[in-house]
Amino acid sequence: MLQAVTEMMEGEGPTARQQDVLDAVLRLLVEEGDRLTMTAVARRASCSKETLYKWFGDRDGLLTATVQWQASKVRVPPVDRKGLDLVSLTASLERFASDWLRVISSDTSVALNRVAVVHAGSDKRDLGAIVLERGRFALGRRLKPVLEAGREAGLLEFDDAEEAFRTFFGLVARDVQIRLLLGDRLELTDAGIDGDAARATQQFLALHGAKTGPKAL
Amino acid sequence: MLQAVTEMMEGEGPTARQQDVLDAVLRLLVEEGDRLTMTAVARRASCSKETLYKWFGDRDGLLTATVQWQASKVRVPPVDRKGLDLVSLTASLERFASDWLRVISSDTSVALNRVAVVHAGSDKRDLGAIVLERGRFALGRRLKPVLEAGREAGLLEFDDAEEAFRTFFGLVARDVQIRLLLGDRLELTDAGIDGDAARATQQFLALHGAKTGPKAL
DNA sequence: GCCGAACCGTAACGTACGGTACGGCTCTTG
DNA sequence: CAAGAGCCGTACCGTACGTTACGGTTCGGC
Repeated sequence: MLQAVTEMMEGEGPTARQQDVLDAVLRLLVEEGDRLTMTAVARRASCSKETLYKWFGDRDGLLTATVQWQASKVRVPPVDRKGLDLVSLTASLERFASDWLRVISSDTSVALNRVAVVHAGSDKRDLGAIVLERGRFALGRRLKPVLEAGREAGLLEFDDAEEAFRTFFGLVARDVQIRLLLGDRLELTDAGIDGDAARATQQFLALHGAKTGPKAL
Repeated sequence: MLQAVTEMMEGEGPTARQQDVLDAVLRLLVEEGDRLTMTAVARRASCSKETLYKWFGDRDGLLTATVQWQASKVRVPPVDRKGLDLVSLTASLERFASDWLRVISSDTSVALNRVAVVHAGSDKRDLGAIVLERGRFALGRRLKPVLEAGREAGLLEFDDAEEAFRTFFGLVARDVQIRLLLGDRLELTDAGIDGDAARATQQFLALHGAKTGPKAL
């Protein structure tokens, strides 16, 4: 088992065939939640259970690989910090907000967060840590430079970028994630998401926007 | 089974002995997460499995009764809407915020939310619905009259009380709940909670406080 | 064409756990 | 004190599922 786990742990990502398997797990996870069985995975992915164990070690390894696989799929366009004005800053923030809302309201994200939450409840805290790291914290790492650039440009005012980010996070996510995780039917239309993103951004600017206008102009 | 479930469903709450059992479940839930077994419950509560099934029907019934029992324990002092001024409104909001932060960061709440989340992932959506109803939505029902009273008194400005509440909710909770659910060690001291409550309240007032001062004075 | 490696499909194993049955103890009621 | 109800402790049953084992098939390299 141990030597099997390492087969995927280090080195490059999964092979094409392995990616197919992980995508099957993802789909099954959305349908079945965390009660998916290894047998069901093998059947859905048209592979043998022996192969699953050989590749991923055990059930936890399979789930971990799946979470990482999904996380690796979200590509992030870096934000250019040049020529920042209020318009482009607003656009960036709205973009972040709507992207984030779309992510956390997707079936895949909800399913993945569910298994990560239940996993975090047991001794195995891995999945929760990964989801947190690739979700909430990755977002913070991406957004904070934008906020700091906004401060540099005299558009924003705040002491602590982390705290400012958490405020933005709260204004964007509000009760959406917990409601979805708890099974609330929450229909988010594209228009609704864009509207929420705009509202959250305006609220954030109302709280942290510079009162004095741009510093250097 | 069906007739057994009804033994607790309707009528008054659980007996003293049953409350002891449910408290044992609560403690076990905090320690073990959702992998607690009926045998473990019986042992911890010093009762027989036969009794568990007689009282609660099945495992789900036991968990449901536990969630409801915990929910019934949070008593809510109603807020008086008389003589509302900015000071008392601020105090009320801070009170709500710190209470809520204390609730969602408690071991019990985290454990309960975890089982509700995993339950919401399966066909049984009951637990998730209950937690949502007794948590997020109950808070909204309690807070909205306060917000509306604040608007009546000319202290707050907003169009939709539900939207205003969700903003407040986001400012208070931010990333706390999802981080705790995903297993992040997040030490919240009493002082920190009070500080967060005050900050969230000030931010909310900055967004929705009346610009023109109290209406009638 | 032959060999070994990789993999598929399936059968088999072991175990953990939900749920049930039962013997014995205690306590109430008449 | 007798009878019965309620409950504890434990043994038991059935099943679902993680994990392993194995025979058969495909495929790349010699």
